[in-house]
Amino acid sequence: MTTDSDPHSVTRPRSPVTSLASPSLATARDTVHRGLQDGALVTVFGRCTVDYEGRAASRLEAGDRHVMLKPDGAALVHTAEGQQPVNWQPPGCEHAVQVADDADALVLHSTRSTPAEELVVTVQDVLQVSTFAMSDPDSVAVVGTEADLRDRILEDPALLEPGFTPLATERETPAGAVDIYGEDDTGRTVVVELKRRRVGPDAVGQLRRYVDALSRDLHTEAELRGILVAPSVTDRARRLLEEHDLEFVALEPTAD
Amino acid sequence: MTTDSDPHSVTRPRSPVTSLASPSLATARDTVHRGLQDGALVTVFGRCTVDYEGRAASRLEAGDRHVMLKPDGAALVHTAEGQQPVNWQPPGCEHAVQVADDADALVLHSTRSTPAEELVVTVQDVLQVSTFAMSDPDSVAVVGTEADLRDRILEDPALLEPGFTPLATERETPAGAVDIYGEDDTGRTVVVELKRRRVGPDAVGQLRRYVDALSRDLHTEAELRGILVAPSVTDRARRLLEEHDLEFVALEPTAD
DNA sequence: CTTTGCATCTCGACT
DNA sequence: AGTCGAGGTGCAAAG
Repeated sequence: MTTDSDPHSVTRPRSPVTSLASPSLATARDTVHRGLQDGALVTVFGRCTVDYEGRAASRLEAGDRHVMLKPDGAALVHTAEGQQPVNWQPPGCEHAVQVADDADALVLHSTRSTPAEELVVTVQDVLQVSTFAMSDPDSVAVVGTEADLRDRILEDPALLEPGFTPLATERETPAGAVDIYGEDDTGRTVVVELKRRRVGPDAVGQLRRYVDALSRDLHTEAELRGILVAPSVTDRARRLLEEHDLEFVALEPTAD
Repeated sequence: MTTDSDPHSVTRPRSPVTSLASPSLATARDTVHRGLQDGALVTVFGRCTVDYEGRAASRLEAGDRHVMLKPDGAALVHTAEGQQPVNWQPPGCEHAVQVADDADALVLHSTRSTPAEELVVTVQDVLQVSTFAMSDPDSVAVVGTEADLRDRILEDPALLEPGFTPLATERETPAGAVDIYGEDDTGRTVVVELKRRRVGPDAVGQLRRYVDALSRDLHTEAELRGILVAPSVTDRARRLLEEHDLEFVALEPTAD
């Protein structure tokens, strides 16, 4: 079977990477199976058809694609174009690999329940199989988020308007949590809705629901101000704001 | 350089796939460069740091990742976990590859303008470089979409309610296009908003804007009905519907 | 488990 | 290029 004296070398390659060009179907199956067993990230490249059935259903006719099976159960099928995979399966799926009954293709199954979903990739020509043993539990730190915008206002409330006093964040209302809840310099209650980028009519509707819900809750009449904070606003949204007596303050999520 | 008699073999491999394990930095750079030039999909696997700056900004410390550069300009950086890439760049970017000035890393750049964005992957240990010449302009056909739900109702309007008559789809209003516009059996105008899956309060707001806009447009008073059609509805959305005298009809996008 | 709202959302269609 | 709405959205946090 092997000339290597260490039996573990059969199932555990020394290198974190194994790669085979145009392997036989049986070898491809064994390599993929071993990679999945070892918790490696597995890629298969070749001419294949893709069938999906679950929340929706789709079929992709034969073509060259790059298939990635992740150790957390995610599956991704990529073509040469687009940022998004053409087919996929979310994390938590069970991956399986076999040679087709008529021994003319490598079949990759990825299934889950709740909801029941199945992805089947049938690879007629296996051009490459690779397995990657990964060691990477790092995380990204993104800046410029809605939380950054909130913190900016909390640190310097005058950015919203002179005399503004924040009283609470994520204050609950029957319509959901308000981003910032506070008072203006005349003591009127202010509801602030934050958006990290240019806003459309949906954000106005959201702010409107908060203001309505809170004004019912507090039994106040026309004392409540609603302010939308975002870098900019579309024309339609600006008209909606005026219609409903809501205000807009232009502010970027970061000071730059 | 090569023992092959055909000079083209230097730049154009016979196989659609080339793959190198732990290549030198110069070889890695040349292989990636050639792949990008040839319109191939290029993957690089190894220990790397990732820096992104553009709409937001992020930094990823050293770890094992799988990098994919697509011929349409998209870039994807995947870790062992998650369906989504940990960093990426949309299609339309310019890819570039070089060896770092201090010759200890392979550097992949992916940049675009409008908005200005840059992704830099610095690979300290290149464990694999592959290039894939792909030939796949196929497309998927998904079923169970909002269009299916619309067609279902147009084919059998009684699914909405007995006596309903569709008059138009995508009818324009100042608040946007209404999915289905029609009349009930008493001649009252009906505005139908379709959602292919369970709906929340946002859909109610959308329907409400359509009804408001259309009632202003038509100068009618209280004759206009708004119906939300979806497989199901959240509690909060149902309460909102009642508050605003809107209706709900449960219907799946496909008959199954 | 479900629900809620953000996202460097992506993507397509339309203006 | 900007705007708008759909998505097998994905995703994390909260109930």
